[in-house]
Parts: sequence; structure tokens; C-alpha cells
Amino acid sequence: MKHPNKHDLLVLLTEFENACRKADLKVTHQRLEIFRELAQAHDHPSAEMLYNRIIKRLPTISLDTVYRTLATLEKHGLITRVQTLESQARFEAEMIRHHHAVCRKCGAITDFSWNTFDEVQVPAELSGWGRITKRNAILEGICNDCVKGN
Amino acid sequence: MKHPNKHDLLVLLTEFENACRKADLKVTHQRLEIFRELAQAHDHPSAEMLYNRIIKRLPTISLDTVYRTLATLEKHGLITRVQTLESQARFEAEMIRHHHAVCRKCGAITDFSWNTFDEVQVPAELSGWGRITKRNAILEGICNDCVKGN
DNA sequence: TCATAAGTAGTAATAATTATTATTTACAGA
DNA sequence: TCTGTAAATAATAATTATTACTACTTATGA
Repeated sequence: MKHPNKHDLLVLLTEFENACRKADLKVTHQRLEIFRELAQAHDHPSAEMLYNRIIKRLPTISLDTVYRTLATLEKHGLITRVQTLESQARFEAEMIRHHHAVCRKCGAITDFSWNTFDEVQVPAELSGWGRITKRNAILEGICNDCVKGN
Repeated sequence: MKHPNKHDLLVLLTEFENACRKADLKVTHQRLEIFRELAQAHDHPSAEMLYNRIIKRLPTISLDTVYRTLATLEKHGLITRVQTLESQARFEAEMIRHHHAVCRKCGAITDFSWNTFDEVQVPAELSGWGRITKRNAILEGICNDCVKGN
């Protein structure tokens, strides 16, 4: 996943505004800034990381608002909460189907696409489980930086 | 994954004791009970859930010991911390390669095996990422109980 | 059996997240 | 454009999950 460029970001923000209106969510300055920051980020930030970045431009925003907004946006499917092994929750705005490689040393999360996995059939064992809405692969290991760093 | 029967459990516990000695971990009553409870469980319990179950048999155990022990056993690869979307960490003792289906309504985690996934080649995009040590599939959806429950 | 280092219980502290409440804001309708 | 109102926010307090500290206890090897 790459950073969105200036044009893409504008498109994303416009789409975001429309999605908010559709979901009966007021388009507040705070929500826009939080979404913008998350859409620009490439490191799956936590609520606290986002707060520390946003407060530079929006000095009165509260950490609570960041938490609340992330929860709201997640509920409406506008952002995603990323599964981690850490206690802090992390988020992403990338909605295109993708998967994660997680470094268990530094915690970095890298996005990648994996078509062959996307197309593998779910095992018969699960046919009676329920309704599956999403599938994700998580690869764990040590990223190059951490391998070298040793 | 099925419950281990009485015989399997004994084998597991013996293996556990050996693994502890190998790792220079003292074989304490508490560690045995925590591992036993986790090995018998089929619901990927949290530290608190385990504590509530164990305290019935071992009334003096502390929650801190459960947390500390789980962290120790995880560090030595004797148990696994399961990735979830919740804030509470959850654990499992199952060491055979398997994957998880998670109900996003009730949070239940179901184990399943998926050989075709295990054998799919990792995408070229990731060849420079680092050293991959583990791969997991996570399916998300609504389990049958929750579908019916509506 | 005994020494000792590791482990535990009990308690206190910290980190992450959520709730409460008074104030402010977005936005639909006049 | 102005205004009323429900929704959202900021500030603060409270909870929840986890970890740290300390004095006591126990597993293990000599």
C-alpha cells in the first residue's frame, strides 16, 4: 500500500464525507482530521499515535474524541481495526482487500495483497460454521530491519 | 479441535513438565494447573477466565500469577496468544497448526485446519520482507448460534 | 536436609479505554 | 441567513486490563 497522493486524498475525503452523510454521521472537523490522518498513514497507527499527530494541527482535540471517532467509523465500516498481539488497538483506512505481515520484534505491520489466497476455497470443515464475511491472512516473523538490527 | 481425553491430557502434562525443565522453568503446582486448564479448554480463554476456573481448585492462586505464567509460557513457545479484536488477550495450548474463525457478534473463536492454505505460496511481493515464521488465516463472520439467535 | 534462586500472593501502580457532563457545533427547516 | 435541536466534543473522572513491587514460599540440586 502506498501513500495516497494529494488528488487521491481529496477523493478519499469526499467519499468519506458522502459516506458519513449516508450513515447519518455529522461531518465534523474532528472526524475529517482523524480520517485524513489515518488515510495518509501507512503504519496502522493506534488511537494515541493518531492523537499525537492530529493535536499539532488541532490543538484542542481530546484523546477521547479520537477513541470515540475511531469506534464510530469502525462501526460504520469506514475504517478497520487491525488484529494484533499487542494491548493497544491499531487501525487502518485501507479498504481494498489485503493482508498483513507482522514483525514480532518491532510490531510493524506491512500490507500486501495475495490473490492466490483470496481464491482458495474454505475447508469443508467450516461449512456449518455460519456466515463468513471476511478472510485475512496474517504472516508473522521478523522484518528485514530487525534481522539486520541484530 | 477436540477436548483432550484423560490419557491425552496426561501425555500433554508430562510433555509440559519436560518442556519446563528443558527451559529451566520450575514445575510449580500453579503452572501445571494453568496449563492443564488451558489444555482442556476449547474456548481460547482470557487470563481472567482461566483464573475464575482455576481458583475453584486452587483457592489461593492470584490473577497476577495467571498473567505472569501465561506470559512466561508464551515466551517459551508452550502456549500461544491469540490475535483478537477485543482488548482482553486470549490464549490457547493447541500447538498443531490451525486457523481461527471468529464470530464478530459473540467473539467465539473456532479452530480449524486448512491444508490448501498452508501450502499456498507466499506472494513475491513479500520476498524482501524478512523471515516469515508463521502464517495464519482468520475468517470473520457470524457464527451459526448468532445467526439463529437473531 | 538444607541453601538458594526462582516463583508466588497480596497489594499497589500503570496503561488503555470508556463514561459522564456541561458546552459547542452541524445542519434541517423557517 | 438565522435558529432550534440533536449530535458531537472537551475536560475530567472512572473502569478495565495488565504489570510492578515486596515479603514470603517452594522447587530443585548439592
